[in-house]
Amino acid sequence: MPWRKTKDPYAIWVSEIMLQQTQVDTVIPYFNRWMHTFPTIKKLAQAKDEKVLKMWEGLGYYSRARNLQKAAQMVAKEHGGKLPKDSAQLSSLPGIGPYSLGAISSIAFELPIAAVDGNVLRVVSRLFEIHKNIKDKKTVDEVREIVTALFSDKDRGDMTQAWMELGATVCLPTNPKCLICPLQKLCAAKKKNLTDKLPIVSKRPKTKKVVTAAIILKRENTFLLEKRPLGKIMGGLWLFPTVELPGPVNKHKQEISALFEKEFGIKVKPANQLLTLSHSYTVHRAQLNVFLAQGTTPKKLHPDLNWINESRLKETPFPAVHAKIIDQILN
DNA sequence: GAACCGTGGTA
DNA sequence: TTACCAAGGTT
Repeated sequence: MPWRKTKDPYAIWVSEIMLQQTQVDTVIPYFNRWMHTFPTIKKLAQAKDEKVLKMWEGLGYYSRARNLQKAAQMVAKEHGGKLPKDSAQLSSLPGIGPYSLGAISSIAFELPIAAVDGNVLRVVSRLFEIHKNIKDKKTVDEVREIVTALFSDKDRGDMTQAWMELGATVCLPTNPKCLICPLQKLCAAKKKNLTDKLPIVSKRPKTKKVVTAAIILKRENTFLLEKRPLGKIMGGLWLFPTVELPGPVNKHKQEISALFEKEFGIKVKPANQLLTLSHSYTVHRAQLNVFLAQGTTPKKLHPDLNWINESRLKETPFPAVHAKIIDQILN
């Protein structure tokens, strides 16, 4: 992992934010490109927000990118561009919660502050046989105290990474590799054959199914795109104008035109279906259907809509699915 | 406490 | 296809 080859607190910070709910293999190319594009906190602070989002394109949870830049601007202004070691100051930065505070503090500054992520929760709940819901904030606090108490006088960063790596490579959610686990003889769950029962995780709510339709409207060398308002879903990113359907696209095909007129004031006739994609994200399971539009330009353009020249698409940030559509159009 | 916020991989 | 998971944070 490239962020292990540096002691630059900024690089470690970036890696920890990217790694939130995101796997290592996914993060590596993004991290390398990011550090090349924004090598310092000051560069990130001064960058255009659209370029920041473009570098994050496809990683998901885009508020992480927006918060990272906002925090960089705060650090540039209030701390001379140097990430503060003080816990209260670190925690006050947007995007740095309890986990990231511990990870940055221990790995970048060698401070004995624990980083409790999903891996650590799993390892510790098995090791000490904690029969409590690990999604519960009180349980997380309890685990954090345990891990904090186990810090040695040195190598705090290595210890943090060891806890997480043990969970990621050995103490797996299903079929843990207890036979090669260095804590095998100490593990309460292993001793009592409870590794299948621990940790206890509450079920999360069922994912909703959301069906949307997007329209590709092209005029000469420009595409009609919707810029998502900041603060709303996909804030700051650009999409093909998209509407939500009340149900499966096959049953609601006729309503699409009216929905686009109502939402954006554009009259379009979704004629032949160009392509259909589907993608999923945490709460929704969205099925995106993209249509080739025949239609007229609206007289008065919706405030979120803009005609974007083809040549600018490579600088325009899209969510992953729309980025793939752009890819198909350009190639 | 619960809902929300993306994406890709896997069983 | 569905469900769940992965180095979480904010509202």
